[in-house]
Amino acid sequence: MPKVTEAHLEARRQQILDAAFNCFVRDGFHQTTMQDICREADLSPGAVYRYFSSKEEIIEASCEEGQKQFASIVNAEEDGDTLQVLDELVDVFFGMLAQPGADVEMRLNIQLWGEALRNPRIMETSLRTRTAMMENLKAVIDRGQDRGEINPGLDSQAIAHVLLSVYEGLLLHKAIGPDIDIKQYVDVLKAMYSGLFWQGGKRVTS
Amino acid sequence: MPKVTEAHLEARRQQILDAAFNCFVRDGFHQTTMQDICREADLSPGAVYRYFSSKEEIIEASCEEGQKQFASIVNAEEDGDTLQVLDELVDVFFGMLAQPGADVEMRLNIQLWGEALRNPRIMETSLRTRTAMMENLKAVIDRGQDRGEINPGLDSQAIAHVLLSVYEGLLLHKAIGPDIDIKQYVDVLKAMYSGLFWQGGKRVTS
Amino acid sequence: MPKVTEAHLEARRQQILDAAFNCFVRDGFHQTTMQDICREADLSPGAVYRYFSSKEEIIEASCEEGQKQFASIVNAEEDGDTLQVLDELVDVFFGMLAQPGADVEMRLNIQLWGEALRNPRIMETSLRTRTAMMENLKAVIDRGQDRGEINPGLDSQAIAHVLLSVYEGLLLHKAIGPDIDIKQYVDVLKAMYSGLFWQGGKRVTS
Amino acid sequence: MPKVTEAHLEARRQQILDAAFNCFVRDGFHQTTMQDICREADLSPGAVYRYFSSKEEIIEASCEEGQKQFASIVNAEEDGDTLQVLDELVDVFFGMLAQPGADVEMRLNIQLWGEALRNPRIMETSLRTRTAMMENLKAVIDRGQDRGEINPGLDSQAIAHVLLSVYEGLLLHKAIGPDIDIKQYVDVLKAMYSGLFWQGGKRVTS
DNA sequence: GATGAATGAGGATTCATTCAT
DNA sequence: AATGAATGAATCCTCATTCAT
Repeated sequence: MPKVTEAHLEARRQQILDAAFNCFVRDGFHQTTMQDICREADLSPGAVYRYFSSKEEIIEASCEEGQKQFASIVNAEEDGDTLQVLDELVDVFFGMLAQPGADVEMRLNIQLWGEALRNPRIMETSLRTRTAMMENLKAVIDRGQDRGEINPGLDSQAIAHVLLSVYEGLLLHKAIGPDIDIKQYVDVLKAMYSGLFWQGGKRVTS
Repeated sequence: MPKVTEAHLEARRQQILDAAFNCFVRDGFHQTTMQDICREADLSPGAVYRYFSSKEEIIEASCEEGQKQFASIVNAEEDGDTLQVLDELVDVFFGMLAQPGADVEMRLNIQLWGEALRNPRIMETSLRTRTAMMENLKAVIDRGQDRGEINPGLDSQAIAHVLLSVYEGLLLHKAIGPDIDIKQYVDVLKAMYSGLFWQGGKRVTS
Repeated sequence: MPKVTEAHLEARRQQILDAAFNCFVRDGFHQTTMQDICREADLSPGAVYRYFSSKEEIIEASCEEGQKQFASIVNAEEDGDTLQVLDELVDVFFGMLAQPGADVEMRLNIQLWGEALRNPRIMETSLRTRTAMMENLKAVIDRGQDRGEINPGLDSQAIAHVLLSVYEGLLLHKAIGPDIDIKQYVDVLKAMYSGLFWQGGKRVTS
Repeated sequence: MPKVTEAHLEARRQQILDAAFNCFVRDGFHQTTMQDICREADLSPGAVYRYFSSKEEIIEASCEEGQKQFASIVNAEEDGDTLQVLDELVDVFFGMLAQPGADVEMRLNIQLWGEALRNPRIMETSLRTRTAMMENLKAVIDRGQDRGEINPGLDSQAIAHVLLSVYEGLLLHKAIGPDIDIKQYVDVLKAMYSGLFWQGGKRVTS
């Protein structure tokens, strides 16, 4: 009874996803062949197709994986003023981009964007993740506006949008552009969103 | 005797590029077949191969085209204070995104990013365009800092980076995300970079 | 200690054959996969391969099964006149085709014919069955000729051939053609072989 | 302008069909690979797929071809008594089976039957051909009954059915069985359908 | 005896590219 | 210059069969 454990099955699945991830990051979704994935996973085609019913499915699963990290948005602390909360969020998120190994995730994300344009399923995943982040950010902004810290004349949703854009824009620049000093980038960003606060500008850049 | 004028050749080339552009926007670089392009261009494969020696070459040329518009950065006016200059730049650029037909360009750009990751030639084109924009922006910032308008403690290059990121981030959101009100987005952005100016915050949002 | 009884083994074998039969009838020999058979038999591939060493072998066994019924040719009674004997044979055989459930056997038979064309083993099985029937029929005819009932100028082997052809032709028509009224068909057939008898034609159709 | 002639295109199509026909007769529809067909046709896969969009389509076209000959049913002469007309029909049709080269058509037909069981398109083709023959035969029988030559107590449709069955049964026997003397077979058949006529039996076998 | 995960050769089909006309 | 038929390597996927457990 070689009834393989559930854990083993899951491990195999992950093994394939990891292999695929590597291939996708290196060659792109459509330059990667199933043989590439098999080779990287050290598995036969038949074995791979036991866990995924098509290459498309692997791409989708890989995209979902690639977005997991972003979904793990830190639940902002209740207390502390909004500027502090934002600073913490920014430090955490932009810090992630600076970590070694982050670039592969970034590369996958960039490809994912292109894929989302014509794969509704990936589009949906992408939207869901992005929406979740937006809502968290917006909640922080809304609180700041309620407390009278942030200019209430600005649309909180739009603020969240801009902040997320900056993040994804940097992600793109990091992956595609030349070396970037994230520290300085973050300093600028912080100075910028100070402009949203009533007494913005009085902060000294660290 | 040059049977066919130079202009004719160029026109044919453009005809192919236009067709390819449409296909790429619709289906992506690697989902598009040469047959698709031929059909769209109403030309035979043989004809297409007379003007481009490979599909790769068409992709590269299409990417170059797709970036042309961005390269046409407005040469900022010398006079006027820096805040004004930035506002104008922002209005022009973000206004472009709001124009009808802008979405196809956006879609191509997003795909282009993914392609740049593994095609050095496209990467180079992309970098060149981005660098040109960066330098123009940086020049504006530098002048603002020289004039004492902008906080000199912030790295001008980093500021340019953030501004460009916001732009590309929005481009992504427009193409991939739900409907966005660019007007509100721009308001926020303007409020934010006010934070970079010494008397930032005193501006009233329009 | 024979853990498993001979009967059990035979039962398993039959279980597989039954499953295969169903699959073959539904999808044809070559459209049916081993997995299909395993699923239908509710057995694992390993188990199936314990009883049959290849798919080919299952096909052959299934064909043999499918012909068993035909091999069970009624041993014609000695007494009674030949016309009576033939009528009985015809009633029995053509009656089988009218029974519910006969169509699956028919479908298998038709496929079997195609398979016989390139599988010598199946060809042999098929021939053996057909030959056995032919010989029984021929014996009846021969007796009829000896008794002076049937025109001796006709080749008894050829008569048997025609009768068998009619049977297999009807089998084909039943399976592939539109609904057929077997009763009327049999009436015609009986009227026809009356033509072989010296006083053929004087019989009234029932 | 290598605008190839229409005739050339049709010739290519036929070339592929001929090759496929040979393969199918030799190995069966599903044992034959596209590579087999390509090799036999001396064409590349790409070329073959220019004329047929799938293997399935080739099978269907081949089946249609295989039935063409049967569709060419002789239009029975108006005059002459019915027995004569039938005799002529029988001579023509059964004569076809005796011709050299007839066996490949027969082999294809037998496979076609199996295929029709699960391919509705082939089933339809097969039915149409068979129906056409049936109608022609039935018309002859009907006339015979109107003239009082044939026993009106028998269903003319059923008579046609039996005659067609005999034909297809013999076709099967020729292809699958041992050598058959068609001459003797036809003699028997003629003697048999004499039984349908009022004065059946008075004919002397030739 | 049984399981079912794994194998890997093989199959249908596609598509960038060529070249005779 | 242009055509489009032809090429054939490469791709995704299947499935008969094996074997460690």
